[in-house]
Amino acid sequence: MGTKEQLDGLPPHADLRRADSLAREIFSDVANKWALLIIETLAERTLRFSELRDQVEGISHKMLTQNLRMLERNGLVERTVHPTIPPRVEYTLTAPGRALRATVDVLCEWTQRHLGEIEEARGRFTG
Amino acid sequence: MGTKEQLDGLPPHADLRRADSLAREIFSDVANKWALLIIETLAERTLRFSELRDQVEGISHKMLTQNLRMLERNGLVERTVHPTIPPRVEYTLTAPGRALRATVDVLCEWTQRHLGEIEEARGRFTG
DNA sequence: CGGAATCCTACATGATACTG
DNA sequence: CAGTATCATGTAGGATTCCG
Repeated sequence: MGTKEQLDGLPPHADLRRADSLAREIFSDVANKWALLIIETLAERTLRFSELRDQVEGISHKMLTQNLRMLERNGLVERTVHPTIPPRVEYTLTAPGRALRATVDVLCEWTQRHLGEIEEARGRFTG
Repeated sequence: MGTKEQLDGLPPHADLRRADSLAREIFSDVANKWALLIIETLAERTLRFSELRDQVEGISHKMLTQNLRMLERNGLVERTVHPTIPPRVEYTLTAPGRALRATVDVLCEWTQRHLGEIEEARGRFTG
C-alpha cells in the first residue's frame, strides 16, 4: 500500500514537526481532553446531545457544541437530525472516529496503569 | 496481578468519567498537544532545554518550561542539572514516560494514516 | 431539545526583561 | 544556558438568553 511505504522508516511524528502542517493542525484538534472524552463516550453507542452532556462529566453546553462541530468538521463524528418536535440530534463515530477511539483507549489504559506510580511521583516532587 | 484483575471488564475510561478523579486529572495533564509533542521529541534521545525548544517547532520558552515542570511533577520526565558554567540541563523520559510515548506514537500514526480522509471531510463540511 | 449568540471572566500564552 | 518574573493580550470557557 502506497501510504504505508511512504511512512516506513520515518518517525511516527515526522510531519507533526512543522507547526504549520496539516498533520500538526489535526493533532492539535484531537489532542485535547474534551475531544478525546467525547470520542470515548460515543464509542459505546450513539448518543443524543443531552445524553452526551450528562455522560461527559464537567463539560459545558458550549464546549460540547464546539467540540462536536470540530469533530464533525474533521469527519470523526456524524450528526443526524431527526426532524421531530422537539428535535432529536444523534451523534455517532465514523470509521476514522472509531479508529481514533482505539488509540484513545490505549491512552486511557496507560492512565489507569500508571495511576499509582504518578501519584507517588507527585508526592516526591518538590517544585 | 491485582491491578489487572481490577481493570478487567471495565471500559478503559471507567475512572475518567468523574471530573474530580485523579485519573481525569492526569488525563487532562497529558491530553494536550505540547505535552505530547515534547514526549515524542524526547523519545528519540535525551535533550537539553534549548534543543527541545528548537525541535518542538512553535513552542515558546514559557510553554516549554511549564510543560516540562508538569511532566517532571508527574514523573514522566527526569531533569538532570550539570553544575557547569554555563549550566547544562538535560531531560530524559522515565519508564512511565516511555510507556506513554508508545501510546502517543499510535496517535501520531493515526494522524498520518487519516490525513487525506480528514482533509476530504473538511472540504465537504459546510458549517 | 439542540444550538446560536452574547457577555464576561479567568486563565493560557507570548514577549520581554532580569538573575545565577 | 536555563529559569523566573512581569506585563500585556488573546482566547478558552461559563452563564445566560433567545430561536427553531
